[in-house]
Amino acid sequence: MTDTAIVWLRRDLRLQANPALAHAIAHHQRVIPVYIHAPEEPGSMFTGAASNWWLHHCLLSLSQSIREMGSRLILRQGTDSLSCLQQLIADSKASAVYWNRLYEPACIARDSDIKTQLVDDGLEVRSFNSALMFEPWEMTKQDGSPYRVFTPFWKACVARGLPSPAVDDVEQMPAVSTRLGSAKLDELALLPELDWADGFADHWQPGEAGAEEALQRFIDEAMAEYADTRNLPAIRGTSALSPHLHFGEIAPWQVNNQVEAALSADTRQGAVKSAETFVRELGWREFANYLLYHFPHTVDEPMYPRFAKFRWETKTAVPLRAWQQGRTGIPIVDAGMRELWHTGWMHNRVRMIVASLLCKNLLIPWQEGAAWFEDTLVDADLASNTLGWQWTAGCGADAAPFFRIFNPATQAEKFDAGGEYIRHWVPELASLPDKYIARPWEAPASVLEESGFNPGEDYPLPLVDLKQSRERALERYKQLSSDS
DNA sequence: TTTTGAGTTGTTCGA
DNA sequence: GTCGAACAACTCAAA
Repeated sequence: MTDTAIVWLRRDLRLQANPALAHAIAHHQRVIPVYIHAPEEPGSMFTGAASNWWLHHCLLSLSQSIREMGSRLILRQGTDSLSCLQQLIADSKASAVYWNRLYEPACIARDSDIKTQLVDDGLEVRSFNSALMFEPWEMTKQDGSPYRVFTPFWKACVARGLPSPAVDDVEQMPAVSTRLGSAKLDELALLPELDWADGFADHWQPGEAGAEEALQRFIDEAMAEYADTRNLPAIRGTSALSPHLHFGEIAPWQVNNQVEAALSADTRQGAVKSAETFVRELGWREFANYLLYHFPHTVDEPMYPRFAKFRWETKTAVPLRAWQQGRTGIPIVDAGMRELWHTGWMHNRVRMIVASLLCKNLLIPWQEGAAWFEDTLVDADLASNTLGWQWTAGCGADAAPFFRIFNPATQAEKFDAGGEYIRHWVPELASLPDKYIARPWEAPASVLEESGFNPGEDYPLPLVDLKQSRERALERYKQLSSDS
């Protein structure tokens, strides 16, 4: 037996407030932080192209921080995490393996297998909570079954009290032997082959320091007005913490703690309500993980089985492609899809609008939209993505009633009144006056001429008629209830 | 056990 | 232009 512990890092890519890491440092002389690249393995962190870009830069940042602490991040790659861990255990003579828990079905299955095997091998294995304020199994209804409605779930969480766990900060890490082998980050080939993601760096700073900066910016500049501005996509009214939270660069309780601390010194009008609204969004993140844990089938099937019979369109290749490329001819939708392509992110309000168009106006299965988001979002998160898409499609927990079909033109006029967001992402529309920028198909000839805009040439004609497709969707949903 | 009221994010129509 | 009602049906938590 030696006194060496391995800390298997996954979506907890931070040094501060990291329970597994803090435990290892507190109880062992030698600590080996490792990231394992097993792209073929179910539950792997090698997923969408945008996420992989983020992961690359996050690992880069983390390995620099670990170096500053006097240690070294070990990278290993292989077909599966277990064999990589076993090899590392053999190489390092480690006696303990620690990690922070994940809650996706594939990760739970993998991790529990690994735990069983390593315990059999005679190692001490412990997992910790680094990602959630409430473990999914902690919160149940009075009858012991899981919540399926957000508000009572969140009320129960708040009643219990949002946690503020004390986790030791890392001041210094013991050195890792230079003989211990590590892959080079570039060998993991996380960056896309095309230079498509190059622009991401203008928008994002992956890593622990970037997460802290994003939170500070939000608290200083946006939080007090959050309740009013969070729906305006032209404004940086949201925190944009989602990718940082996804990769565990910051813990949700750290976010909550800092918001509360800032609030106690904040006398601005509406600050309390805004902070509450914001923290409630952290609650939605908890709820998404909670639902995925209790209802793992929701990853690709509707939460409620009666929706399995819903009659989606089958010939979807052409409209799906137009949607993905931001060429639907519906300005706010195209703006959102282009923002996604260029930055790896989309404003939440716009996510709802583009999703509603796909599921309801185009009648394309929500799974198609979820897959595209998984591939293109830097904050792609199976739990949040699943909840969001099922909510939009009307087949999930606390779902939108089926008659609630967004009108993308009305939404744009309401939340992008000056057309600033549309003009930024769809510059070919920029010359149109505000009145028609969200619905160029209604612009009279005189306006078209004056602005020099040629519908169908400069910009696609709308892919669907909003009114007709709305009625068609309502009809389909009606069929669903009359059939059963 | 039964009842009651509520449920993230809307749209349209007609007065 | 503003406002309220209608748009379905169902689940679910709690009284």
